Amino acid sequence: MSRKDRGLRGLETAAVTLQDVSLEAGVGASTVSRVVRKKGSVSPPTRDRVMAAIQKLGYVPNRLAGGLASAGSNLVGIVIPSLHNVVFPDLLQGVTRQLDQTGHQAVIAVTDYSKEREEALIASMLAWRPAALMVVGLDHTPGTRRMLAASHIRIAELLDLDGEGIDIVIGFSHAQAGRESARHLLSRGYRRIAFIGRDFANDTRSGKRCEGFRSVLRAEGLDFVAIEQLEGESSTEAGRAAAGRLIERHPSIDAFFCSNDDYAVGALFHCMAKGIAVPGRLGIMGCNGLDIGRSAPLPLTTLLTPRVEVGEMAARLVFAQGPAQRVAVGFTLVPGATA
Amino acid sequence: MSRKDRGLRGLETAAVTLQDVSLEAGVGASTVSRVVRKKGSVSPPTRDRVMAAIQKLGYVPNRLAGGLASAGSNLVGIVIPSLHNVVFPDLLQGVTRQLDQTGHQAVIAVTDYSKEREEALIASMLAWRPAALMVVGLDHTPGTRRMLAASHIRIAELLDLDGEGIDIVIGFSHAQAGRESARHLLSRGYRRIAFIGRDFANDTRSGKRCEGFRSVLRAEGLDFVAIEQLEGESSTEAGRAAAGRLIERHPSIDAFFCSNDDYAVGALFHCMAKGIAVPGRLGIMGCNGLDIGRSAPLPLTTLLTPRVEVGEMAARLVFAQGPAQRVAVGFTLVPGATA
DNA sequence: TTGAAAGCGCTAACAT
DNA sequence: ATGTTAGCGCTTTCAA
Repeated sequence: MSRKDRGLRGLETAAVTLQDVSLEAGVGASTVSRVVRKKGSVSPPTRDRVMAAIQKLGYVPNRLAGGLASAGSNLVGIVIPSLHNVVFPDLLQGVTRQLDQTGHQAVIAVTDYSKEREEALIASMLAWRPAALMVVGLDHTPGTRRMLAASHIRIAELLDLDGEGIDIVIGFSHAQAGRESARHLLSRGYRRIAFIGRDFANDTRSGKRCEGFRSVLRAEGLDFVAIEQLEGESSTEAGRAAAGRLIERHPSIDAFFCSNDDYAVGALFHCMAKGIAVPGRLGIMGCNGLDIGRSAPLPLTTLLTPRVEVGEMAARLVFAQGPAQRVAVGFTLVPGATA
Repeated sequence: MSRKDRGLRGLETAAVTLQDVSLEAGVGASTVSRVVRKKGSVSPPTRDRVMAAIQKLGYVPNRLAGGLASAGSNLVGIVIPSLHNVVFPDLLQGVTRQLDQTGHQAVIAVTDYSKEREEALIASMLAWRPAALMVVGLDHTPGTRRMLAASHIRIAELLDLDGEGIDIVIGFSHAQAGRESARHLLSRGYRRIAFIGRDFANDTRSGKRCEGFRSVLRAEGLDFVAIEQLEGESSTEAGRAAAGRLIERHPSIDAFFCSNDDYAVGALFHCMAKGIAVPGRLGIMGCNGLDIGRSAPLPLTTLLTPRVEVGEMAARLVFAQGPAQRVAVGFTLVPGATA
């Protein structure tokens, strides 16, 4: 028996340890460790014996022990608001694609747009001593900011630029996105515009786009005809319903500015079903250029945001040496056929 | 100095340990441990002193150490093929909602539909000694099956029922789903049907639905007019393009059976744009009832699958005592307006 | 190139 | 109710 407490019966199949492998291979523990981590020099014959023992025993290294001993893990935490908005899967794809290159592993947590849940999840991630942590946006509870600042690991805050960051910030200005959207709709002659978006309390970036848009309207002596804040996961169904409600309450509306493409496609579906002419009678503009918007019967006018690239860049920068920094990425207004 | 090697300068801010807290609070280490884990009894005054010390020092427990000492973590691994198909975010939502109740934390990994990547990811997860592991489907590499069987933790295989499982299996038969879809389309009078789905090599469940459908066709002396296997993330755009190609090559096609709603909506968009009458000239049927299908101008005929529920059930069953088991969940054919 | 030994920070008996 | 003492399985000097 290789471990004292393994008992007399071969039945007690406790996990195979590095110790077991070293005994089987007739080498020291550190040699096995070197082989497993491909670090330090090991003679080819020794390596072969160790590999054979690993195979034979079906050894799986215990990273809890490894991380503890080496004071760190290959984990990278990434905390996002939702998985039901393609923006975030896209972001994750960029992150993991890049992380794979460096042998890191992403650990994903979802806040459901709750700042309190975000704080709890980040505390929980930090307990795993990740190599770096990524979060979405710049707006956090004071407790979250304190934890992140005190964590002694690289922190990347993604997809926003309106506010103070803690360490690395990669994103664009949602206020500016809102302003450009406003200028586009105004230039197309729309004047009685309504906003459809997530509730600002939880989705602050939605609120920033709304405010940016509004500032341009006000400069023209205008304002939103209505602002509809939706709770729950964004969806075409919710957008469709909201569009219906708004048109009923404010028949004079001549355009919708939607805080994402799901809502915008929903609004478009409402108009198609009701026979409302788009973009003639009513203009629709989305944000975050989703696949669905591009292939809709009427391609959606929207704002294309580079979230895969933001993810990749984040995964690169958190492991680059260097001071805190802000990286501004661009976005593109894509004129479709709906506004 | 609480730790020998902390050095002379207060600058060396190594992470605060439980030891530090116990010294600060003037109690033993295990007392702090009890307070942190809310386990065992601690007198209110002592608890307060410890809490104060934790606050003051900004202590974050190290779970690497905790897990190592207690031989196990509160992590639950969950390995899914993709995040770009709403089915999987839905599944995750069910899982995490339930896991939250029990203080467990989901660790998500994405295979991009590659069985080899799945094997590598599972090996990597197992190294973290998760409390349980969930995977999608029943088709894995021999290496994966071996690892899972040898892991000594509960394994749940989700969203499939056609094949042998390792431990817990929760899902429905994709072959049956295909057969019911076929009977529906045939009952509506469609005879020249084409299949649009992901490539079977990677998405075996797509293949099973196709084969199930086909078996019914053959019983009627029919077969698919064409089978289009798409690679890459499923999307409306891909579905739209595929529909266009198929109609061009096989003008006699009178219906599409799509392996998911994204493709089906894409096909619908193609028809709307080209003025092809749906469901008169062409029928369209999807699978996996997405939001987008319900709110489309023409509600999609589709198969509704209970993936949130499967996720919840999985998170419950992996922590229930009991033998291996198979749970069959139902699915519902939702007749929309497209077939 | 290899091995021995000392922890990493915590939990889990076991005392008290 | 609280403290003491062994480890958990690995990595990492440091010798050999």
